[in-house]
Amino acid sequence: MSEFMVTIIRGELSEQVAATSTTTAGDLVGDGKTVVVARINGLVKDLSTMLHAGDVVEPVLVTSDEGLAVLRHSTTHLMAQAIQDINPQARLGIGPPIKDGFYYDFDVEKPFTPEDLATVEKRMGEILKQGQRFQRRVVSEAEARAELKHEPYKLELIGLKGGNVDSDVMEVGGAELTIYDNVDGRTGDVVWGDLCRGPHVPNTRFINANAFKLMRSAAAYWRGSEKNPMLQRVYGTAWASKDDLKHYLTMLEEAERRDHRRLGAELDLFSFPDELGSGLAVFHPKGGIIRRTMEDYSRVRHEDAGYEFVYTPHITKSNLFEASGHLGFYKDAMFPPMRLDEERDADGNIKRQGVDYYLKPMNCPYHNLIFRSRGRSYRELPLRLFEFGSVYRYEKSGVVHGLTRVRGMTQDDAHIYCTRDQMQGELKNLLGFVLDLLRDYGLDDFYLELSTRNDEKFVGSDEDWAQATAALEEAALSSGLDLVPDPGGAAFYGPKISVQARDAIGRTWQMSTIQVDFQMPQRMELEYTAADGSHQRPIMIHRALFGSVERFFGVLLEHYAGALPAWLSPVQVVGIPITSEHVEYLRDVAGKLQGLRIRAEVDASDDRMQKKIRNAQAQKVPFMLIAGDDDVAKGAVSFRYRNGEQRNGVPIPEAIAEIAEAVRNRT
RNA sequence: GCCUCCUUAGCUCAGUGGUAGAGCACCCGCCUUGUAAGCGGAAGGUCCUCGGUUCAAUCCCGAGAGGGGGCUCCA
Repeated sequence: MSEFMVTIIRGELSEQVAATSTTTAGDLVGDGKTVVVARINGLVKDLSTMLHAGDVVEPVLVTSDEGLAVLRHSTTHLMAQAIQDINPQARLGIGPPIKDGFYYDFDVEKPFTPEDLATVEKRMGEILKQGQRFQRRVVSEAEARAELKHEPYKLELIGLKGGNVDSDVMEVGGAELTIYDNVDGRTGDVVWGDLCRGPHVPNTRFINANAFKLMRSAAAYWRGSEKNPMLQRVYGTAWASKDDLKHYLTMLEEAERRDHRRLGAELDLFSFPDELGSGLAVFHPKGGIIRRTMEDYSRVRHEDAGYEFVYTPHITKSNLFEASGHLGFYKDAMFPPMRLDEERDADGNIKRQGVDYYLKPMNCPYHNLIFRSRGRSYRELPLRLFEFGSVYRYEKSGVVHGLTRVRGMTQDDAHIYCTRDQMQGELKNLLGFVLDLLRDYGLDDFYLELSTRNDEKFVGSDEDWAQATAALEEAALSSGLDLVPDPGGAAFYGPKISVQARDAIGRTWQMSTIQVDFQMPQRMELEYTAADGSHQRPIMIHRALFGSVERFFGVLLEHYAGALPAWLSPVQVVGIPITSEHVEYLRDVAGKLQGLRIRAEVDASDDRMQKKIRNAQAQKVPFMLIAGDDDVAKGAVSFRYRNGEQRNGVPIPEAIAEIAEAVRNRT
């Protein structure tokens, strides 16, 4: 048997080793259950892959992103096998790994119940123990069709192969059609199989029985189209170790604990009364303080940055949105019209034509009316119009979600009208301004997304799109942040940058958007007089920083887990007397703080002092000022901070200065 | 919009084919306290709404509303 050399790469190191035609990747780089697949010449392959002269082989650890994806992919096979064991009638859809887990879609008579999932999990554990090998087998299309004649969805996927099938489809995304057989470790019998491009872990024992969990089931359209049948999707998660799973589940609990809908109720910030309808929030006094503080700060910053404030009504005749093009493109997402002034005769014939009024879904057309209310000079540009503008959108019932997806919201919306020459500089400044301001609210981990033209849904010339896209890209690159392309993600009228922020537990949220628009100025015939006396069309930049105030509010609440920085806290200081004798003393301190516009209260209730601390703690008040005889004697107060730390006997002027300083610094 | 689950006191949730309960919160007393729950009492419900089955429905069935989880969508 002839020997040849292959290269093994482990991190920075590489070495040459001898191999033969029967050497597998696993023989060279396998390492217990820590290595699940190998990267061979750049492609991830099964460990059972035979090597050839000159191959470059690299182990892929189960703890790496790629390794975890393979583990999850194999786990979803295990789940599908278990489900077909239990219910042979279940037909298979697709089953890919996803972020933190996996899913598999099934066509079944009845949706899965939580009890079903428990049964499936148990069966998975049994299969796992059998140590079934995942064995790759190349098949011809005819063979695949014959074997999978009972799996209509798989057959459909085979039909797609070679067409414009997305390479994400695990089943047929490879260069050839393959089936993975699950082979019983002892008997060698093939007990299950699935059309799949792989790769997989060598055998089911690589899946840690204590490190996977079926999470939930939900319906999903076959191949993501609402025209297709609904399948039942089972979501699961799988990790390299029990600890990793535990860590993930803890993170989920943490996310649940931070849920802004829960915090909104617990902290008495806002609610969604049924009487108003889905997706319409009311802000309670405490939520109102937070919101107003957010808005006030934004106002000041915008004023300093050269924005002018405008106000526009919440409804309009249809003309405006016909002119802007919204009724053409987005009518479905608008509330239906109110028809006014229509008169009919006894036979129901129209005597007098009515007028349709619409609720405002976007502010821009109104701002355009302000722009063109008189002649504009180039000397006025860039003209920056800002409004906290309330808009209403008829979001489909299934998508409404807390404050992050609502039907009535307030955008911190501005439109910047500028010349073509000014566009580049304006975008660059704007992005800097936006990031700066977001940081002031406590978000500091960003990346950018550049959404470019959807070739099937756009208006405007190629040149305009190219110029705007280039300008946005340059502004984005100059920020130094990561820039992720989002091809086809732009609105019909122009490309956009969106700022994505990572919150305290690593989730990302789309925040600000900056959008270039050549179209609307044209549709609404905006003009300015240039230096040479000619009439020119301005370029319009749409930008929202919070996106919507409601959404930003929700994100901040989750980011801080309700413990907002002092400047945003609805109650900044609670005075807690040791006995009722100390109430007046604390009222005096609170009065001094209130004189500095600090939101200070004294808890003079009949509760015991421990209970008052508990209450203030539950309300996440940043500063608790406690006073008893000892403090009174010294003209001092004792701090208890939100994190449980305390600092006793602080002289009153010093305590006031500390609190005032924290609020001023927005910490 | 589609699939699925849920809806009982202000909140969190028990419970039953014969019109209902707990804890917390609220209100009233007592207690006067040193860093996360003192004690007692009172009050509080159209068991989401509308239909149907039944001698009888909060409970079973159907429709609707609101909410959750997904899918699709997100100017």
